[in-house]
Amino acid sequence: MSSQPPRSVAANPTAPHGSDRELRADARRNRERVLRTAQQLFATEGLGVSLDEIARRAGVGPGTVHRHFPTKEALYLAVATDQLRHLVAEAETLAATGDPAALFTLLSAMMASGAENVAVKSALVAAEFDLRTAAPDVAADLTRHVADLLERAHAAGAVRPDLTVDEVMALVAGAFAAIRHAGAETSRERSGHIAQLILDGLRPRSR
Amino acid sequence: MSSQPPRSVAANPTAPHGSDRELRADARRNRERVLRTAQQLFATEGLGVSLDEIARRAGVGPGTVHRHFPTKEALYLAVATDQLRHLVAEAETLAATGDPAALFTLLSAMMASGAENVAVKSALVAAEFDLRTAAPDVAADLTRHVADLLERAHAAGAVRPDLTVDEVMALVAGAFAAIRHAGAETSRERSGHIAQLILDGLRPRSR
Amino acid sequence: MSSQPPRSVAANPTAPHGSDRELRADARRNRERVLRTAQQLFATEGLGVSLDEIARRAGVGPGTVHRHFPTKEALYLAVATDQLRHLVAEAETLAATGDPAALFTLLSAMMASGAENVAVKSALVAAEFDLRTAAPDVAADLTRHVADLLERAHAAGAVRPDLTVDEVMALVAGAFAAIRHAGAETSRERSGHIAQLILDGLRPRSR
Amino acid sequence: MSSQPPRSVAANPTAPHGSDRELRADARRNRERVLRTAQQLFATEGLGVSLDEIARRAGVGPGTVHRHFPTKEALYLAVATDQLRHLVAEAETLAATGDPAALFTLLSAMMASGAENVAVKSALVAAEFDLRTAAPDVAADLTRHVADLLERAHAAGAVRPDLTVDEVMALVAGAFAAIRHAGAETSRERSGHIAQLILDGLRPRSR
DNA sequence: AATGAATGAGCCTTCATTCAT
DNA sequence: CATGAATGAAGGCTCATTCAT
Repeated sequence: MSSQPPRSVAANPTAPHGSDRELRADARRNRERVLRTAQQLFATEGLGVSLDEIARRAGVGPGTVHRHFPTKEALYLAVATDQLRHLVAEAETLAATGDPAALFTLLSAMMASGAENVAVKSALVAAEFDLRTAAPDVAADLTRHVADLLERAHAAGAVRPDLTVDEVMALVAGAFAAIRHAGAETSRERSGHIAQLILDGLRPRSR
Repeated sequence: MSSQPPRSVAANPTAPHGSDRELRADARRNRERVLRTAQQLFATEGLGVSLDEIARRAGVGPGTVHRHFPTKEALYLAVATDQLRHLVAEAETLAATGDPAALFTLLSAMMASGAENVAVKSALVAAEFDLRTAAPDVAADLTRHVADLLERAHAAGAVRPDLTVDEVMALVAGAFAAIRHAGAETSRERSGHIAQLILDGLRPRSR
Repeated sequence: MSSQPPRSVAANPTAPHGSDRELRADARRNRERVLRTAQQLFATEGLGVSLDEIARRAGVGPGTVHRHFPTKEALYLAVATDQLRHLVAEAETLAATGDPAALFTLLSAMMASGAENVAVKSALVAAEFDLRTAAPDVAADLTRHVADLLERAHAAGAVRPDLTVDEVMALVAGAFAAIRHAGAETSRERSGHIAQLILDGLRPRSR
Repeated sequence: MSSQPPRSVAANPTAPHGSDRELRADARRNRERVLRTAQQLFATEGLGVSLDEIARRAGVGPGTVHRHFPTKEALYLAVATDQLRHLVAEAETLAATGDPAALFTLLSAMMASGAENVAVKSALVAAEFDLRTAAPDVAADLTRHVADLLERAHAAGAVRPDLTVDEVMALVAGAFAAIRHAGAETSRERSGHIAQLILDGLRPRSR
């Protein structure tokens, strides 16, 4: 109703004067801060962390968390979809290249991102729960892109003929778990190796 | 091996004096009942189930649960190690055969058991947390057996030369996650296929 | 409709300088709007409604509510006294008529207004709490007027000789409760009957 | 339902040995304590009191309150129905006398009890909310008894011919409010007078 | 040894109030 | 002066754990 952006009296709201742009950006900043903190804590401590803890670590009051994410699930969801969106973006870029091996590139990226960026890890681990039902659009987007790439790879004979999208997605989840299991302290190199082992399983049984 | 003197294989576990009274016996029975119930509930509902719920479903009072498992973590641990012990036993059997492909047989069994027996699933998912630190003996037992089999497989050229025990263990965890991700309703066949994909990645790159 | 276009009715209500700017006028309007909204919500939802809800429904920000009514109790008080003032006005009018039955007319009006105007209902129900201590002047005004009318009625023998002002006031409150108890959906006619029953109790025991 | 007195294995549960009866009566005692405390606090402070406060004043932990009354509403309901039951009992007794004026006796008793026993006051004030929908049986019981007495009074010409049960009930609620409005400190005598005023309104308009 | 009532810390959430813009 | 974000103190409720019976 009266919720329109202020658009107060005078000029453009995005650049009031030359230097400071602290408009209502403080809200945005807090939201971001909470999101990031939650990402980290979910990743390192599991979904069990209390919202109060998140608030404390983010340097805001519990109420602020609530304003932005009215429910714990909402926060968790926001974290997860945020992560997924990055992957979707990457998938889109790769799809544009037309490379038949793009599937592997994407999967590598996904696994690697999962290995390095703990947040993605947690996001997808959590995803087992209900991401597909809770944020169907984003999840479906990702699946669709992977499906495209898989089809292309199939056409080029770059993957085993028996290999479905669902399996690919499942294996990505598996890769996360495997990498995670290997230990948080695992070097990038070792993580890469594990990913490689899984990816190799997707290749056509040579001869 | 583990904690209590379980009064293992040999003699009769339940006959203190001639006419076996229900004295220690029902205690044992209760413990077993709680353990089994916990296994199921952990598997189907996650680690979030309350001890009261477990007690209720097991048909005992909350206090009884506590007598046997003084802490929730203790219960969870008992469930997990119980599962692991089965795998260790299987590993021992397989090791005795001397088959170079025994590694694959074991891994298949592990993954399959994870796929079918929800309890194992949860046990090992949970294992990501701290099983290796909490019950180092059993976990180490299993790892050692796998290491043996891996070595033998290496010697026979049945696996990629670059493949460490830790990676194998990680991949098992990954397989669980992948199978789980594919959905609880997934058919045994599909689960098997996913496991196959992962196992294939362990084979030597042909030629 | 909503927020901005103040530019009140016709002339200048406060006219500081010649050309009346939109300065005090919209503040007045906002205050009024909040007051009215609060009246309604208190009546329909009870005193439990949150200030944010009131603000939202009034089309203003929470801060605005606070500027006008620094405390929730202040708002509630404002609502209540506002209602009372109407009754006081009516009492004054009636007092001027000199009619010995004016007391009954006033009481009927009070009860009827309570029955129809949910806002008054809530105001006086709430009044049980602390209106007499919180806004003593207005409450005292009303009481004084009622006392006058009562005295006149006594003189004319129109009411039981034993009947004090406090009792009359209490019975009005009782009538509200009774009518309310009978149900919000109660017809005006039935409400009137209940009021009648109570008023009849005030008449002298006929012979 | 399962609310029968324990009636455990052996003998009478109320007097195990001569003196102390501390059986599992501690639960019963706690329940009672909470109920009584809630009654008092609801009456004096309103329904707004926090469960923690009630627990504290009852000398138990918050969890204990919850065990007995899983919800705040459940507690409030228990308090209210408890009060109503007393009135129902009294109504039954009076109905047995066959006195045509029994209606007045009962109403007097109800109003008086409301005046003295703050708990009843609060119970019936609260009753405006949803007692009739929340505990329909008890409320209906009371209404039925009142209806019986009213019918009898009608037959005897002891009340105005136009007077329905609903009105009677509404007026009782009104009487509570009136008495309460007159002030908590009001003497029994004055309370009685107010009740009398209302009751007199129910009598047939003489001639 | 089992029971189940009691405990109490902690969780998620709400909301009156304050404050930067 | 209005706005709406932030605050932070409760509130109701849960549950692992302890303790009297």
